[in-house]
Amino acid sequence: MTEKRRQVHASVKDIQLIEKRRSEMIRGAVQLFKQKGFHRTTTREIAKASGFSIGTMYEYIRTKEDVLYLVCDSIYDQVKERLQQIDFEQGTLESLQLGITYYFRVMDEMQDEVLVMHQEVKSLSKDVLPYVLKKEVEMVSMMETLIQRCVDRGVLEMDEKKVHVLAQNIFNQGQMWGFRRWMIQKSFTLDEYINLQTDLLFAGINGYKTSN
Amino acid sequence: MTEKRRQVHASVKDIQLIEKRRSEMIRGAVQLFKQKGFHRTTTREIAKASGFSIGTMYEYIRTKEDVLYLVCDSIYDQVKERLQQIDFEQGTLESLQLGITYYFRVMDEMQDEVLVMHQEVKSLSKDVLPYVLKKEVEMVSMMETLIQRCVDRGVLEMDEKKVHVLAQNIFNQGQMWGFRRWMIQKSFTLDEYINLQTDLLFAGINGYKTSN
Amino acid sequence: MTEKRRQVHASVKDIQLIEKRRSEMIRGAVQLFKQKGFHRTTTREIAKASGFSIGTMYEYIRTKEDVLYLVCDSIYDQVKERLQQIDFEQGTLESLQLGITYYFRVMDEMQDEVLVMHQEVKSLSKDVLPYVLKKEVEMVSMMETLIQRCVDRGVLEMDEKKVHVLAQNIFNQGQMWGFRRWMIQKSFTLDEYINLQTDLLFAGINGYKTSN
Amino acid sequence: MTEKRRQVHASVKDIQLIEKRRSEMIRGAVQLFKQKGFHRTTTREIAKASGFSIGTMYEYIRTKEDVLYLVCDSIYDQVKERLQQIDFEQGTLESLQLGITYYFRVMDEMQDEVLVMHQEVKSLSKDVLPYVLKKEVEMVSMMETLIQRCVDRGVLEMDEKKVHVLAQNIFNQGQMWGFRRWMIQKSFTLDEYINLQTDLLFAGINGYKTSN
DNA sequence: AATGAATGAGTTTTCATTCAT
DNA sequence: TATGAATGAAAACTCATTCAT
Repeated sequence: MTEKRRQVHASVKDIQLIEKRRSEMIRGAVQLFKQKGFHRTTTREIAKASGFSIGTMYEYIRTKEDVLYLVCDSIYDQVKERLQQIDFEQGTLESLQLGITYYFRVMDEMQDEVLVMHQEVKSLSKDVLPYVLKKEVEMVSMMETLIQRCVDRGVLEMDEKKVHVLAQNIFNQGQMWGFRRWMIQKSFTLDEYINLQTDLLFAGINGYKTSN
Repeated sequence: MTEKRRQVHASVKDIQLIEKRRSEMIRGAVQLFKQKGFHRTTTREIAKASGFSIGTMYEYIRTKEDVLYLVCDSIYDQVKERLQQIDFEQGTLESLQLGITYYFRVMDEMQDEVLVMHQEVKSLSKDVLPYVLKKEVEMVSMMETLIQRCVDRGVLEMDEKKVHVLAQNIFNQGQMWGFRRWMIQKSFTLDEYINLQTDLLFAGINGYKTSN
Repeated sequence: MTEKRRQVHASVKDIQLIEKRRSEMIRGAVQLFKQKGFHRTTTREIAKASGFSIGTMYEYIRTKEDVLYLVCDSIYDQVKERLQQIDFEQGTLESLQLGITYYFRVMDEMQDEVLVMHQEVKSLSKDVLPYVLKKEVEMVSMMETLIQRCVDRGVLEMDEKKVHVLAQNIFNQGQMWGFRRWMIQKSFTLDEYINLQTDLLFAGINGYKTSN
Repeated sequence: MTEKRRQVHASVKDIQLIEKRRSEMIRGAVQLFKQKGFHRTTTREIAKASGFSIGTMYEYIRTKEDVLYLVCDSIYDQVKERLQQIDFEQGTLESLQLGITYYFRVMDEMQDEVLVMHQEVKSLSKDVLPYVLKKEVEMVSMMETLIQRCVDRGVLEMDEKKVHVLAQNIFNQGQMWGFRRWMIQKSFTLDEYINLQTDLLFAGINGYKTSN
């Protein structure tokens, strides 16, 4: 799977160093964006939080927006990487349930990052946005595959459109767990939320009932 | 229902005039926020789009954030007003379905406003935010009532927690129709989306099947 | 004679005020450019020297380069205005000599401004430069007219090319009086310089001898 | 003739290497200054254009201004070197004319360099400037000698002041051929320009007529 | 001698807000 | 009430120079 990603220009040549500095930068930036959002965070603050001078920071990026791009890109990558632990091809209801449960857990652990991304993607300029949105599509696709395999194996019966909506819904519900935490996490524990959602889901699929 | 809402200070005394000017301001601001977001929009631009001078604008607000608050507040009010058309108390599956359908349609018609709000609420400062989030809770509550009445009348059988999740899910799915339009609206027409979602929902509830 | 000149954008509407503030700005800027050149002068220094805040200054221009343009433009205008005192059409040797003498005197009085301009025009960006160079052409043309009329009246005999070179030479020598002052003004007083140059010129033209 | 020239500090000891690196630097810098001027050219760009790293460059100079000094100095040296081909002592009108012609040709061939120098000397700081201006004086002196010899031999008759002005004029006209190329070179070929200028000159001197 | 990553003072420009008219 | 000129703090970004390797 070749990743086509926007290259962010660096003046520094040492690729390993770039990798290192950028991950320091991303860590620093996420903390700040979480607290104050992208626009209210200054480049100097990012540099400081990253542990280097403003001049050094600009050796590794061209514009402030590059930081946002790197942050978003990195979060998607982490999420995707974790999701790739799932066996998408098995096609059993158990694997589907496991997959969904796992996804919700990832969303819970990365809720800060997901919150930042959810809130700030729209701040990316028109020409970088597609690169990031593509990743969102990919993640929904992973969900779709997970469901579609069950359909392929005859374990579930539904048309493509339904598979698509379902995948989107799961994806959204996972994001909302972090995004609307102030509302949702007041009412439910993670396990409750997972159970309720999978229950509804499986019931919605074909009357199948897991627990209660 | 007494509305507790943050008072936005105005130097001008004439209440009617305040109302008039502010609605002009909100109209102008929404257009701009839609295009460029809150942070990239300047107060001068808002004043210009509203049809008066920057000096005049500051007679009706105290800070730029006030504009954002007014915008968010106004959008919620509009949405709520439209949702209040629904008969929440009837407690039949038909009224539930009608209510959901109606909600999705409102979300479709107001998708620009909803997008703005969804993206910019987090830009509100910590002390205004609660006022706005409270409205979100209220809207979810309306959804909950709609479902709960069915439970009360024995038409549906489920515990409170499930009612709560369900209400949240519907609320989210409606917002996502506008927020992820670039993804969702490529795959579905509004009617398809509504049908699929209500199908899943009613199936999820108790095996009930509307169409297909 | 309609002047086609590049419009420099101002946020302020009051045209009289623009005129006033800009002339304050030009005065301040010329002093500074004279001492340190355009690049070594900061916008804050210009604002301060002009008697207003940096914010105010930017209400009357868009970029630092605009200041340079305004300065150059204004200098050319002043020079041109002064040169227009000359009667270019008379076509006598006396009027020619008077014209040249007058030109040298103007160059002497405005030597600071001319120095600035001579040194900084090249700092103008490619798209403004033509507007300014056009003015240089116009000034050489004025010189040409002055000579050409003498040819027309039969007082002088030479072809167009020679008229052209001659006009350029005079124009240059005038500028050099200010530009190479450290060299020239050590050796000559203004009157000496004028006499020597007109002598050479008139001798060069047709053996005519004014003084000595 | 002992050259008093400002020493530019180098950390490196090997004199031959210094010479080599500096001439690479000058070549690179002239190209860049020609295009963008001294101030808009960065030290990194100069280093790159010179074929070595920024660190290495700073082994051979102390400040960015040193580069400008080296460039100006080198250009003057080249021009002077070429002018030294002329036989200044012969004292005939033919040799005078040849000298002038030759000078104009040198100015034509080196017009880029001369342009750079003409535009950027003023960027030199007050303490380096004299070293460079001295060279300008020397070059004018060479012109003066060329003419003076003719006076000494009785071929021309004029006082010292006139010799001085004449030498300055020739010097300027040569520089202007390159500096105002956009204006002059539109109207004349080099040969035309040389002919016209020498014509005027010799006529100006004593009614002598070379060609036409 | 050569390299290039690190630095941070300094630069231009923006924009929310005020206040005299 | 309405206006818009004035303000200056704050922001993004640059680049000459240094110094450890």
